[in-house]
Amino acid sequence: MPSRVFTELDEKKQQKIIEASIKEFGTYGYENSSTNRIVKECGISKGSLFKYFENKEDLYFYLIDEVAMKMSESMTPELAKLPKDVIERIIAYSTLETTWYIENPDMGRLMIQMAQEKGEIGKKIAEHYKGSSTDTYKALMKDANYSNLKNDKEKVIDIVRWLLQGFNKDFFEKNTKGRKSLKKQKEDYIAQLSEYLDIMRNIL
Amino acid sequence: MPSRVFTELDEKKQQKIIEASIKEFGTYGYENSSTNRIVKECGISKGSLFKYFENKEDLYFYLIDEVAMKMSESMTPELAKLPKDVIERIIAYSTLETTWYIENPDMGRLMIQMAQEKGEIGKKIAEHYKGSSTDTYKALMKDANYSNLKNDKEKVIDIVRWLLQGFNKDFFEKNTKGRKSLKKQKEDYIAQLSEYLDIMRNIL
DNA sequence: ATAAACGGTGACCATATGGTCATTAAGAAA
DNA sequence: TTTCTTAATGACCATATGGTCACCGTTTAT
Repeated sequence: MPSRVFTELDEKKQQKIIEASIKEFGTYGYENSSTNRIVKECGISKGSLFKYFENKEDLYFYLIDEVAMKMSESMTPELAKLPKDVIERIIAYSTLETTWYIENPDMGRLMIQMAQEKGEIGKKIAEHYKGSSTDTYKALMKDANYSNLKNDKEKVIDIVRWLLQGFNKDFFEKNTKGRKSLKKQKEDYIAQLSEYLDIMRNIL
Repeated sequence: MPSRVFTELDEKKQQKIIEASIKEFGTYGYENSSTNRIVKECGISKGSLFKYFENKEDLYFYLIDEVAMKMSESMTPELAKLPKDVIERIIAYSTLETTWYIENPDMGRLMIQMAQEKGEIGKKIAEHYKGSSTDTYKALMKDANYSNLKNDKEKVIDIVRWLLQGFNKDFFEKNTKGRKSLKKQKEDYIAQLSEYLDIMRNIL
């Protein structure tokens, strides 16, 4: 365990460390991120960082837990308002998630990077999230209404999932350069996505 | 330039080096691949490797060019047989590509890893492929017939593209463990994919 | 005033990286 | 056999990594 408790530090300091770390991991991914760069960026010593956190991995999981919590805090109140129909529910949930990424770019990048991690850390992330994020999603989908589906349930859901994944990927790639306001970005996202969704809704 | 010409080496030796390098880059990606591990694996000295290739990057691009060429060699004869209808053409081309990956797992992994490279090397790859792979694809799509499309051309194409991407990703994730024969894998791939495609074809 | 406890530090460690180059070994030419 | 040419080698380089720990200034207790 860490020899010093991170959460008892001065809040400004905590924030500086968290911010710098999120940017580092969000930019370079887990393996290529450097603890040296992190301490340089947030102005603390190497020794301190490793008194607050056991090791790089410990810091990483603290961060993603922190981000997941903040995300959950802002999304939970919205969950009740989601439509019941499976497809619409998945779409609305994904939109909620993505607009949160747009509004919180640094944390969003971290989450996107996280989802793409491979190798040892990728397995550990999957393991770590077995009992939290996935459960939220499963709970959400249990309340869904599947009756409107003509075709094979899972397959249509897969197709919509892939549509959302692909659209998001392309959208973020196009959107990295442009320096539009957050509101404009969100509007663009919803407008462009719904054009695709309108086409998809014709199958159902 | 390299001080010794790689292609003039004993062919067995060339093959050993290429094989080891493809496995390394395909497993770890560009940044996390190690030239030390490569030379250890293929049994040559560090000095030799860097006489055959200017640097790590030079080796990497030699490999992907080599793989792209082999792929092109085996796919080109099939291109003429592709259906004319845009959607069916994209599907058939993608299937061709993916079944080649299944038949050539190591090279396939390299290509998949390559497509996911980010950062500096990601940009260089994009730059490198501006004039080759993309051109093949564009040439292919110019001969396509777009008349059967009811909805907005590009959007439907995007949806199909994303379907293929998503299906491939999920398929390869599920398929990494199982040790089925290549023929069985190909059959499975085509069978499972066509179930999704049948659903999609209903929109058109 | 003195001692003890605490917290932060950065030089330092072992290890690994991509890359170099003087040395060696082998073959060809004399 | 002796010289010259060539190719392969691995010790070595500068740099970077994640991680440690003896040290020291500051605060608190005595």
